[in-house]
Amino acid sequence: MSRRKSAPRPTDAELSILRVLWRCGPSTVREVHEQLSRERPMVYTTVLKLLQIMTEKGLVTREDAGRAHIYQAAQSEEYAQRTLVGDLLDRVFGGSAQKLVLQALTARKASPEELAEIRKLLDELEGGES
Amino acid sequence: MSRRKSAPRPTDAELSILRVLWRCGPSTVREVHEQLSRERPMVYTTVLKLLQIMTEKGLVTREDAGRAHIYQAAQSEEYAQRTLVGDLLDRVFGGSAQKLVLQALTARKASPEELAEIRKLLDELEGGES
DNA sequence: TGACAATTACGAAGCCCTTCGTATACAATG
DNA sequence: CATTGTATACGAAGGGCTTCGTAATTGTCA
Repeated sequence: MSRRKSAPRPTDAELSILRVLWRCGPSTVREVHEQLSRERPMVYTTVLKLLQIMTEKGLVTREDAGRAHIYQAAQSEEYAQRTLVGDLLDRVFGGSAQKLVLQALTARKASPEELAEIRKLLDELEGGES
Repeated sequence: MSRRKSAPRPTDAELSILRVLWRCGPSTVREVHEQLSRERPMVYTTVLKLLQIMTEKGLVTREDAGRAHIYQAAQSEEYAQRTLVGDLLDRVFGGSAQKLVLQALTARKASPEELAEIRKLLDELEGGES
């Protein structure tokens, strides 16, 4: 049966691979390795092994393409971001989105343009509220 | 010399202990264990071991009080929250606070009161901008 | 003092993550 | 067919996290 629950939280190494896949789209192991080596030196077979494990976990999917395999992220970047931020919300902020936003904006100064964007988002959220 | 760098990112189990210390203030192992057992069953000596390791890591400090030890979180809840949210910001959102806030508010609906609070924070941030 | 209760200290097992070396498969080429 | 280059598959080592059992320590009380 082996029914698979929702994909588990990715580890740091897995996340660095997912970032490459989100940025570059479906890629071979070699392509991922080349991109990754620029920021995080890693032997080819290590990337391969990680991708194999991530396939088992359901974090990526793979497709045969002749001799090689082509991997792609199983979830969109936005969906994964929502999951991870929701995780942090529960584990660290007791579910309070307000506190999280407050600490996020305190930790990193956002540009006036970004603040304006956030304000626009607030308008939409309040407007959509019944 | 053993100069200690900044305390490392706490693991999940460590975080659950920190939450107790933040909520209850300085506590003995027994007190932490009692609080913790309500949400996450854990044997007494496991809590003790974790606290000993967390002491080495610099996540908590301890003080002798007669027979027992009294532990307390080394960092304030707010400081730890800022560190962790900054971490997520870098690892998952490419440093964009805007995207993080957007996904946070999408992942969890905030109440109108909370949205108003966030709006107030935005006002302060823009006002303080030179 | 001796026995009991509570506490800390310590060691080891089991699991996962990460890394890498080596083996294997397979197509292209001479 | 043999060789070479490029893939994937696999196993194992090393380290960290979590768990728990057991030993050692210390205070209390009869």
